[in-house]
Amino acid sequence: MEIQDRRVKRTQHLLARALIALTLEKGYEDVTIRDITERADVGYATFFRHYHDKDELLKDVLDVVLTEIIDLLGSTQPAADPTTIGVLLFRYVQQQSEVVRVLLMSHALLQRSIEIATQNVVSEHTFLPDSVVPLEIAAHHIVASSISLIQWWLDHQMPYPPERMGVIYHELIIRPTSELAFST
Amino acid sequence: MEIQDRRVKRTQHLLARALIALTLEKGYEDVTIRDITERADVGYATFFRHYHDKDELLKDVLDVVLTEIIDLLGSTQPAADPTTIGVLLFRYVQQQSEVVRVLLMSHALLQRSIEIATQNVVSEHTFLPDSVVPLEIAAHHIVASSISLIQWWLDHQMPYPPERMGVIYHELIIRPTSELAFST
Amino acid sequence: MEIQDRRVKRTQHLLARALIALTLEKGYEDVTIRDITERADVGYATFFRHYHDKDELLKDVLDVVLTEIIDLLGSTQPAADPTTIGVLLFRYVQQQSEVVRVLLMSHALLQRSIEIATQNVVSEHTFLPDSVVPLEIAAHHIVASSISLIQWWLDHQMPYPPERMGVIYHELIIRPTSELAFST
Amino acid sequence: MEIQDRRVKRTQHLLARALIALTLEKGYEDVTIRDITERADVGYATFFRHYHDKDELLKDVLDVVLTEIIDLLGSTQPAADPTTIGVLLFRYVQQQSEVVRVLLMSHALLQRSIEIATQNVVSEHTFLPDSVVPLEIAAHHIVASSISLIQWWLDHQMPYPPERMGVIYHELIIRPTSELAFST
DNA sequence: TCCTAAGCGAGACGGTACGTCTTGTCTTCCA
DNA sequence: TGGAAGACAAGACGTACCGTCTCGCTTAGGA
Repeated sequence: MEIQDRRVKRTQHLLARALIALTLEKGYEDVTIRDITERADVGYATFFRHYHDKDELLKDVLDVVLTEIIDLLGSTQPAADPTTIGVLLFRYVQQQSEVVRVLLMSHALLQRSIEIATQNVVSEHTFLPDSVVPLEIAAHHIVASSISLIQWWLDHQMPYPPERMGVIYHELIIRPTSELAFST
Repeated sequence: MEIQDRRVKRTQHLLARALIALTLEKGYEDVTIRDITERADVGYATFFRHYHDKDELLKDVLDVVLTEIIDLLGSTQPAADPTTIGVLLFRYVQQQSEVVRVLLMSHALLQRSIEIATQNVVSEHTFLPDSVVPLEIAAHHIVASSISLIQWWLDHQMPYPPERMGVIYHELIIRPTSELAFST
Repeated sequence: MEIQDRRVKRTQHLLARALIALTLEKGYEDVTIRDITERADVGYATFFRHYHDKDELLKDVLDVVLTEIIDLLGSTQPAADPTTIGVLLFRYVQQQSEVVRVLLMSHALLQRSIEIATQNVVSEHTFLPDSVVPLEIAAHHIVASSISLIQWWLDHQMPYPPERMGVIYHELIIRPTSELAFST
Repeated sequence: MEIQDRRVKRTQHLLARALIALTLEKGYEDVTIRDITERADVGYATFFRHYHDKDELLKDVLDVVLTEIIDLLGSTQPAADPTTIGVLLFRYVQQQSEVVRVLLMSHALLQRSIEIATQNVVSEHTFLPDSVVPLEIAAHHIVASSISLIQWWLDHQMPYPPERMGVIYHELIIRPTSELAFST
């Protein structure tokens, strides 16, 4: 059961790299399974031994980066400089920019991720009872706006360094929302 | 050239209604042209006499609502209650909720719309030179966040009235961004 | 409903010719549907609009010749020269030698045909009650032996004219069997 | 070098039994190599260590029975009761009915066998120079008709005993052909 | 009232991708 | 060291959809 693991891992990694490269070139929808297997230099049928369809490979590709981003977005270290977390987020995006770009191109998966991340934010904050902004909306706003900001940054070739983006992220999204909806 | 206009209009309207209904049922990607023509009770080939592909029909369907929304979003009447514009926006969304839902399901078109709307916002505001938040980012944030807010509202069956959403819209998005990035 | 009939007929005929030619070249089993459609200069998917699989096309191809042969084999004109029917049979085979060759290559279909032809022979003859050879066996023998004789003739490039084969057919198969098993 | 011989023999025997059983169940063409190895409880790749393909296994399975039948068919003991040889043939078929059934299902191999057996018959008989039936045809007729008779017998669950079939075989095939084409 | 051009229904067709299946090769492990 | 396990390349199969096309019917508007 672990005998062939190395070969399997290698094949799956080839497929993953191929999907990422091709998605950045032509967009996810236009990528054919034959495209992927040819780029990965793998037999066509082999694809289906590993994944039922293109979406499953995509899920596999994005799962790691997705959880890491959600963790980052959701983590509220009460400590120190409030922009730190934003800087870390944008540094991470910069390192994984290719995979993140793919994620932003995948409408369905991205929606699912927003929902999950929103729930995380909800569960990590305390409600400010008399706010005009309901907690759920505030949480959704934080998540969706963060993603939009990342989207803009990547679409414009990351014109500002992560440090600057961290400040913008905090001033534009986190602080206003916190003041409106979260208790201390 | 204008002889058969009524028949043409009728056919195009049938196709548009079919696309909207089917997109809400199964999602845009899963809607087949054969689906559309069968639902519209129209010959399969007739579709191609009017539109080159599904995307062109979608564009046709969304063009009106799209410009109206962009107008609303971009218009800054200096007058009166600052939440008015938000209220109008959410009233409009409520009236056109089906078509707006379709728009939100169409990733590619939505991205294009965000870009256009962002440019509108940019051209309608004056830059605050020493802001931490660049004008372009502020504009993009306003547009994208507004759309996210509408998305949340529709996904949750419009739990608050447009009046309340107008206030939230202003407090969560417009006011903070204006204070940070726009002059006066 | 008859508008497109000519196109359909034409396509089916192209497919039929292609199947016959390719079967004679490589044998039925080795003929690919892609082979057929390429030879017929027809789209791959078009094949399946006409036939569910290769066997159905084969059936279509052989049905005409099959019934005609069965008719010939089964027909007992009490008249004249008893070798006439054999001569007619071999003349027919000579004219349709390509299609007959294909038929002889198609094991399954051929078996079915033998059964049907045997039933025909049974129903057209009167039983000789006290024969050592049961009627069914006699009928089966006539049909199967005739096919074997045709097979030999075609496999050896028809070395004798149909007239000679008609005599052989009668002397070797029909007369002995009739004497043994059929009344009058 | 002979220690493993038993294992090899055993594996080949398992494969042979599996092929026979599966061919009788679904027909030779529909039997998959995976079918065979699963039925034989043997590794998939193991098959190819013993045989290059399905046909080679078939040949192996049928070789013994084939030569024995050909010997029987070809042998003309001038002795005694002329129906004896037919009786022996049908007794043999009865004993080996499973394998014979498989043989009859294998079009290509069967054709080859008919050719070989025909040559045997030719070489064992003396030509009657002025016959209407050429020697080659007579020989082919004997072989092919015998096989057809066996086919009928097996297809109909051997409704008559070998003794009766032996007589039929002689009266229907051997005697008429001999009288027409063979000298004394 | 008739005629003429358009829109249209029907559906054959070429092409392309999908997901499944089978064959035969090859590699890695284990007894 | 030989056999089991199984990954893999290659490629056929049958299905689904797309966009093009041709044919003949319908229908509305102008003559």
